[in-house]
Amino acid sequence: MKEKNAPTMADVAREAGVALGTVSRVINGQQVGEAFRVRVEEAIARLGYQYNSGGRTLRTGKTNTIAVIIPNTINPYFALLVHHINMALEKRDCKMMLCFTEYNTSREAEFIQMARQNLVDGIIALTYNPDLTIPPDVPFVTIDRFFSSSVPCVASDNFGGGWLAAHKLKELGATRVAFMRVASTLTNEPSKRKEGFISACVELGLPFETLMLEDGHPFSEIDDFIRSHLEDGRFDFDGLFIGTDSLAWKVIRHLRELGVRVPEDVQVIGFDGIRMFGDQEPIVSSIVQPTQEIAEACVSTILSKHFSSVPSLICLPVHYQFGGTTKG
Amino acid sequence: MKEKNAPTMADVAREAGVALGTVSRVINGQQVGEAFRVRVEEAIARLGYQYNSGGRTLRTGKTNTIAVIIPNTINPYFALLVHHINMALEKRDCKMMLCFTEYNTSREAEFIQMARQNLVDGIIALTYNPDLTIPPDVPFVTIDRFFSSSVPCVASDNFGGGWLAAHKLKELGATRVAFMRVASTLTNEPSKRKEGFISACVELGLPFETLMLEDGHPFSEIDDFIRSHLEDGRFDFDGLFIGTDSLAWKVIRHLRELGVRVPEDVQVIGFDGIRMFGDQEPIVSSIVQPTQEIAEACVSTILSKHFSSVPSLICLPVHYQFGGTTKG
DNA sequence: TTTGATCATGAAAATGATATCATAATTTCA
DNA sequence: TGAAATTATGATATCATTTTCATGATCAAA
Repeated sequence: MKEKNAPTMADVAREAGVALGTVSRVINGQQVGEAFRVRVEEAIARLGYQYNSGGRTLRTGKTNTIAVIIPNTINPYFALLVHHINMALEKRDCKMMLCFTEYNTSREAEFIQMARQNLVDGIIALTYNPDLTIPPDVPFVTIDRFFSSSVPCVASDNFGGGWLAAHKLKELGATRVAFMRVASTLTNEPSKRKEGFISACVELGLPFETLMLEDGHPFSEIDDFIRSHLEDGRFDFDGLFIGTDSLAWKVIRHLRELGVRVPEDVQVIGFDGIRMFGDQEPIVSSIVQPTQEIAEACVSTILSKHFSSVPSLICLPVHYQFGGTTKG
Repeated sequence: MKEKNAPTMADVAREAGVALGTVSRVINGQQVGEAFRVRVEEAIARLGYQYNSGGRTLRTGKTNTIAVIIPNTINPYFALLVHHINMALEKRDCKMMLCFTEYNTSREAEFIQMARQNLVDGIIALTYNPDLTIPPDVPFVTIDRFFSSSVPCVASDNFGGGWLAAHKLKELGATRVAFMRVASTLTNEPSKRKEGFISACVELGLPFETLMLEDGHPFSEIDDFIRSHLEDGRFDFDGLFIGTDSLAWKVIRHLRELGVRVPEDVQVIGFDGIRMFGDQEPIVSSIVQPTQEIAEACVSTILSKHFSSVPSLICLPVHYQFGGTTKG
């Protein structure tokens, strides 16, 4: 809502004694005679004119707004991602319309619909709906999930991250390892963390096992898992690679409650690189995602002038970060 | 961006054989003859018509969008607040334009300007700029900071929270206590946490001290503070109330590094009620803010039909939550 | 039946900005 | 100096919707 009688371009034109089109050209930085430009700029200043976004959107069909569709910002990784995306957008004078899906697949589809309805200039989405259809008529960039070569996808090097985790565990003295994540029917880029890990284990000759937790009630399974490996008083795995820091955090608490010491009995590496309050120490030893670079890549892609000729998969490097749950 | 030739109301009108105005009335739920209504609705369904937000905004000056101005979502308390605000807005078919100030006072002012420019229907802001001027022509709700009786403010019962912290520490056996926060020249609602705490200490006859940390380099002060109270091997405070969970978390790590045990040597209560990943265990024993209620109050106030006759201060109750840094 | 009142409808105006197109002004070159 | 080419300007149409206003219709009461 603005003041009742905010000045319009017509007012400016009248005040400056020029035509409407001239005012438009001044505002949009097009070629205008110097004398006219000054007259118009003075009139704008005198009247305190500000453009009306409604009129502009109606005429141009553009809003300078990008919709960001993401599960939530409660998960610190998402919070950081959204933060960097917003900063990258702001740098380019773009607004952000934020949509929280809460992992609800029908909400994902509804938000895409809603975003188009509101004429956003593009959509950046991190989704899980297996049946999601990507609208062909609006620039669309996905995070961590590849749809087709016509929908650019930005992700970190998940395979390389899994590979790195295995190597790191081996290097730190682990002799038997396991991979753990919450089971999912959806195959996306993060699924490659497991592949990279296993591939490196095979290569290194490191004995490994995988455990998929059920989505609903994961911790009875963790109990079973741990108990089944607590033979004559010791835990028979000494290295654990877990799909996300969030799950790693839960599992570590669980392990400790059950008397397994971390990192003495078992070293744990997570994925994401979450820090407390963003700037404190890491909560887990982890494979760190290059969050800022991911955000930057999403934004520069979605705003690219030549969206049709943009790379279809952007893969960004990860690195290892010590966080107290390994020996180094 | 939408399809090149999305159907317009004119197309619907032609398809249904009625006038443009009739279509508008059907869409806006105004009184229309039953036969006409059906005809129009069928035409809408047939053509797959969706309204154009640009045209609507131009005509009405409304966007169904609320700007939310907040430091960031890296701090889990802000993340939760934003989350609940978004959900409350969504329930009312409103979009959210999120602005991160990063505690930068000039950004705060710029965002307000930008939000008005974009014709938002209202602004919800959590700010620190001491010289911020509130625009009189757009609904404005503040969080945690009272400007004037014409600008509604939503906050939790900060005084009561401080009071509760003192009582709780006393109840749990503390005999000498201290209050700690980062010093600030700005007086806002959270400043009352200290007042409530001190007032209760006086009332209870509980010896107390206050420590204001400098903003830039707080931890040398914590060192000094702790060392100055480490006399012949023991810490001479056994209760600590800290302005925010975020600071409490840092201080506790610091205390432990310096050999002070929490909660055995000193019990610590924070403020906010932050939980790991939103749904895990609390990170600190704390005075919990009713975040969802705060969000709900902000949203229902900002969207109130009678914004001018809305309460100017909404104060919501807090409660104590055990989080492992106290004895109960 | 006629009058008055109410109500639904259609036509047209209004909203504010931009793009197009024709024209006026200026410059350039012969 | 004249003609052609280039450039800047002004008037107008367009975008999709809501709102206003006048008309025509319906209905009730007289």
